[in-house]
Amino acid sequence: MAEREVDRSVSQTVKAQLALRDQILSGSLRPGERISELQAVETTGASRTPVRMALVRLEEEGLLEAIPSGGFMVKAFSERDISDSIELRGTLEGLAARFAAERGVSARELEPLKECLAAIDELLRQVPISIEAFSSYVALNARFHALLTELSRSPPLIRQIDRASALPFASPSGFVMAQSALPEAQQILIIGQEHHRVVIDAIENREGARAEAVMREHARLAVRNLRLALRNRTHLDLLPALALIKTTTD
Amino acid sequence: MAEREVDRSVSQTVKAQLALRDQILSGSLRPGERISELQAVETTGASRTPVRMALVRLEEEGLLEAIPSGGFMVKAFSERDISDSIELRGTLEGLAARFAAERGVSARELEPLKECLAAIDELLRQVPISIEAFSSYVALNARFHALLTELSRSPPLIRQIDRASALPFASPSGFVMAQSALPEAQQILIIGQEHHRVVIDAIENREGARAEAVMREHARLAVRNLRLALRNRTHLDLLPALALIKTTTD
DNA sequence: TCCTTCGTTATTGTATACATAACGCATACA
DNA sequence: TGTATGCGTTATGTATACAATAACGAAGGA
Repeated sequence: MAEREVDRSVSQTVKAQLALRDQILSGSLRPGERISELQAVETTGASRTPVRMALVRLEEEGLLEAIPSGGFMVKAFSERDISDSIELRGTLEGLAARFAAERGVSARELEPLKECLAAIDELLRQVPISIEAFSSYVALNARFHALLTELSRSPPLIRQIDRASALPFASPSGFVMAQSALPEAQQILIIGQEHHRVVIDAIENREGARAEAVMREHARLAVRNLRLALRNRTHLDLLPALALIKTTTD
Repeated sequence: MAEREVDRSVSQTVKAQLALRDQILSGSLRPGERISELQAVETTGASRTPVRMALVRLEEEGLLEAIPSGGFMVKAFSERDISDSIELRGTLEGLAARFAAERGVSARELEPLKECLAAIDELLRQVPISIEAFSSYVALNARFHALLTELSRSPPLIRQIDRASALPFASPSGFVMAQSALPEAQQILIIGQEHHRVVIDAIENREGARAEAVMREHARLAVRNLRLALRNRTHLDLLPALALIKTTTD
């Protein structure tokens, strides 16, 4: 069959996985909806085998749920699920910060973190922050969290944090974007930046408990703000992950 | 093709997954060794498609690692990886205990936990503990931890704890078995039981911080004892997961 | 003697055909 | 009219054929 257009730059499995994730997060596939393999084959352009592999991976990732009688459906999340996921990630990042502090980190390793910090400081100097600056902030914040996670030098922990961030609303970018809908967005970003500053200081001074505590507080702040943000959903259209939230909160 | 003997009671994918996990944990497949799909097909009796699905699931589970050029290899773990995994699980269970305490748990929900506690008390009354009693202990302890996790009523957290327990040495049963090699085994079990008692008390009295703290201490104790146990490996032959530990600690 | 290149082989990635189980609809009987 | 049973359709689970790529080895030239 030569009529199928094949992109050989990435594997069909990866292509299918990305395409399906996109469909889920964009809301083309609604929560609770069963995913038809045949339909997925048509929309992704891959054949059934890679599509099935992608479905298995997305299930492990937490975006899909296996149906006992066979097949997969898009998972639905309650507001509580979301806030728990954020707090969960905060707890893991707290452990990462503690590991970093207790195990010691060289000045050279801390350098990229400090650069991130300075770059964010620079952005926050504008009042009010522009849209472009905000999207830079989202990227820098994600980078800061990723670097911090790496500092733990614990592959099992890093792996688990990555898993916890797989759900888009639990990723650093996800909840930052949600919070941006709030009128107090700028102040929130400034407080978050203060947390970043404290965790670096704590790691530098080898204060494990303090490093851990501030990361957990960081997450708790995010949870509170997300709750507020979800109250006035009108501003949240930009958040693709919203498609996954159950309309009826339990 | 009717010559292949097929067991229709479970799906071929599940069968292959169980068979491969067995091979990994029993040490038939050594850490770092590449898993040949063809060989896996022969040993599991399933065909390539379900074998590949099983391999993907085992990778997500953390027992396998994808090789960039294709295929999978058995993952190898350092001693540090193992102790980190235990502490990680302790941290998550701490969060679960805190959620349970803060969100409130009815007396009826706490009942199974207390039954578990009483059953373990009964077992520990024998000095020294018999082999049969010990294996009962392993089962009861696993049940206690599972019930406690459930009490959090947080599906994302429960999911993550399950993931963290996938590695056999990080599961409740795994490290209890490791500790059993120590001469102080009985005392260790008694201290662990005290932790169980405290966490129930803390949840009952809605003391979230205390419930969390004791579960983390529970894990830290396990880490210390596992380190000791790994010193005299001669007694550890019973622990299948040992096959996954790198011989050269980094 | 070592490095490079080409060819062969083995193993993975992909596609599709076939088998089987589930779901829905229609019809018949109570 | 409602329920139950059976058949047909559809979708998933499984097996295998085919394609492509990476690894290994041999041979030739520098």
